[in-house]
Amino acid sequence: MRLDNMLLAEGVSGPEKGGGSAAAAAAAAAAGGSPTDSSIEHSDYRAKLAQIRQIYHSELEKYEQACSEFTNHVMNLLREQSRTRPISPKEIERMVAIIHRKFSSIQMQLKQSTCEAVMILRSRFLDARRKRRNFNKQATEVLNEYFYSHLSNPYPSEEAKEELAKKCGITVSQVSNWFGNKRIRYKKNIGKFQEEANLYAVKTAVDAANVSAQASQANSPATPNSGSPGSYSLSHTGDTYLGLRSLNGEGLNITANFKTPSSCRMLFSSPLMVSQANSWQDTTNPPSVTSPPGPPGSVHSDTSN
DNA sequence: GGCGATGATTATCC
DNA sequence: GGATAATCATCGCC
Repeated sequence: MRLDNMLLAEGVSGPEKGGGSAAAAAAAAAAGGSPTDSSIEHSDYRAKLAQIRQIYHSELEKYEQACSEFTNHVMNLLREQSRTRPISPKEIERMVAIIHRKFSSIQMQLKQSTCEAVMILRSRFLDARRKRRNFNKQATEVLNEYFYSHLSNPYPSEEAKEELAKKCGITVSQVSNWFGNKRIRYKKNIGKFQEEANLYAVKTAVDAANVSAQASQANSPATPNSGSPGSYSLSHTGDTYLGLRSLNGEGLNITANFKTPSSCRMLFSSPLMVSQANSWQDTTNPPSVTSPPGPPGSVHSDTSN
């Protein structure tokens, strides 16, 4: 019964309605691929399913034919035998039932192997979900910029995700995946991401500095130090902006000093980034940003010297 | 071909 | 339901 239901659901048995196109469509939707890709896979899936369906029906027909032929044959034999010995209708019925049982068990095997074939086809089709393309450089940059400028809380809201998805030309769930992966990988190996973090921090800081310069030219004394982030766009309201403020507060000239990754490392070996990383959800030990293996509080002992 | 990077999936937790 | 962690599978560089 379950086999019957499954074959029906997959569009193998029952009336033909596009050969399980609903299942294929669902799988294609889950795949999240481009419309062209999914339609190619979709038609491929349908073609193979149609093939299975055809084989199933032709085999089923053969079995049914064989069953009725064999039943007739046995009936004839019984009729012939009835000349020599009395055969009750009940005995005939019993024989027919036995034959039908045998054939239905064969049919069951057919259904089972058809189901297996469909499952294999389906799993192969669904495996296409794992096919992936790397995001383009611009998309990765946008995501990284957001991530590093919100390092203290890299959990974009739904709206932010939608915005990022739009900017990057990817789906919201891809954005979620990306942030999920990024958070984990960053947390696992902060040392490795340090340089990248600094680069993006610098990038954002420089952008912010430019914006601020423009703003101060246009408006007068409204600098970031004034404590009024209102003039910054969303992408500059994050932690890097705070970093810029603190750096400015110490009288550092950002644009002059951020020339090489190592100098970036020096400048950002500040409590700022540690606090950023530490303030994530307390599920794991907070990572020490600038000197990963070091004890807590040793973050200033950068290392390269 | 090996290997690291990376996007996607799955199990599990809260 | 969203986040994490582990894992898978593919990409892309060498």
